[in-house]
Amino acid sequence: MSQAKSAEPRPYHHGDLRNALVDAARRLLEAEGPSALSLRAVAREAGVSPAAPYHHFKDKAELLDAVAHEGWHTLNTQMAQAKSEDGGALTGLGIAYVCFAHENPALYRVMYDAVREKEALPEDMQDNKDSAYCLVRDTLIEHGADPAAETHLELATIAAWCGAHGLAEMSGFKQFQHLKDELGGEREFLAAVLGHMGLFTK
Amino acid sequence: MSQAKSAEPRPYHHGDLRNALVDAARRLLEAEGPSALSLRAVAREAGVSPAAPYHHFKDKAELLDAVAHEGWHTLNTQMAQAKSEDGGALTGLGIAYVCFAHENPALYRVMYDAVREKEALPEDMQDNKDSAYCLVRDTLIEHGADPAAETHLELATIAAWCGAHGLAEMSGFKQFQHLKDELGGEREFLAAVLGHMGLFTK
DNA sequence: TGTACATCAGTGAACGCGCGTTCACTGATGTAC
DNA sequence: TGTACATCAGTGAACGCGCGTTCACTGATGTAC
Repeated sequence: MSQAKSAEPRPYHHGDLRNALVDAARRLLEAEGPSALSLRAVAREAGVSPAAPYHHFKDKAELLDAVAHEGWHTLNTQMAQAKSEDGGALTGLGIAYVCFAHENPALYRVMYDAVREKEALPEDMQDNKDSAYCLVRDTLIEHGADPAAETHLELATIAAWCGAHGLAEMSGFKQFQHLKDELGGEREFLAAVLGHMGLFTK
Repeated sequence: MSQAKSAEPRPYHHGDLRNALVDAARRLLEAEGPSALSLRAVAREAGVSPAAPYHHFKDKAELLDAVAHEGWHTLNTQMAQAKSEDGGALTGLGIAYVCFAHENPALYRVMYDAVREKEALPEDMQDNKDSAYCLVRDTLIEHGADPAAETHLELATIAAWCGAHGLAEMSGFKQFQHLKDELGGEREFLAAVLGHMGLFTK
């Protein structure tokens, strides 16, 4: 959580402070939660004065945007990987989505806080071929959806996304523990809930 | 947003400050958003000194809990009403849920912030016969689910809740506007997305 | 019915805190000649 | 190759702010006799 300061005494010019700040923010986020993510704390974690970030970000919001952006990028990557490892079933993608949220709970919140504020999906979700959104849409097509029925396809993709997001936010609830026990594990529970959404059953 | 202070000059003892504080919090919340919801601001809005709330709540968290609690109660009420007005289709309940979230966005966030922190559904959701949760479960039974298959029933209820929550958080996104136009309105869009979740189709 | 007194529910001033941001500055780097 | 100078990317101190909470207090209320 705190920087190795005694080691190499870091030259006056950092070299890559922008990225170092985003990394520091992520470290802080997972160690202390979203409420600990102040500009000053990030600078502190990166071992730099509170004014230094202003040479790389207009203000705090711009730093948070950069953190969120990296989060979406990581999510895209992880889901693409899940797809390739898993034979490409939609349920596998849903589980990968939920797992990302569980492994990076604070980051996931920052990502959605940004999204909620803008009232929009992150930048290029619908255009970028490699985005999680397009991955889901493509998967629906592979499993039989008509690629020409654009409205239908978009609605289905949204439905899947909504279900996965809801599950990501709720699957950790205490009240559901007995179901995980009964079904034999976390993944089985997730698959079962997704299964009940219809959409996800192959 | 601010209190009528010049009118009746309020007696020294308020009489029902606890409720007045919760109301003030809700007013503030919808007027200024969740980030404006400080203990001091709530006291200010209620026309009372910053120390006064401490006679009614242990600390800020306890006040927020009370606000969230009222939110869940309102949600329960509104969904029960939707059920009685609507013939009781599951889709109608889903839409009512989303509408509540849209009409009270800041309150909805406070409700979920509390829930996330506790990692649990609100207090009596699963036990209280009149809760939204039980309403959804009962509706599933009415539409053919086997009341004896408890696990199945619970999974389906969770799935429905996840879908509705996801939709509540996302249906306002700019990117979906064209779908609302195309389908003829907000409600039609919501119904269509819910429909794609399988579960909700009657 | 009147009075003494305990309790309740307010006040307002103060505490220490961490925050986002700005400022004048300075050390390091890169470029033109 | 050396030097003058502009630019870049840091520093550290300071700003004003609103926050949650505590404190000694006081006005109002209710109860026992």
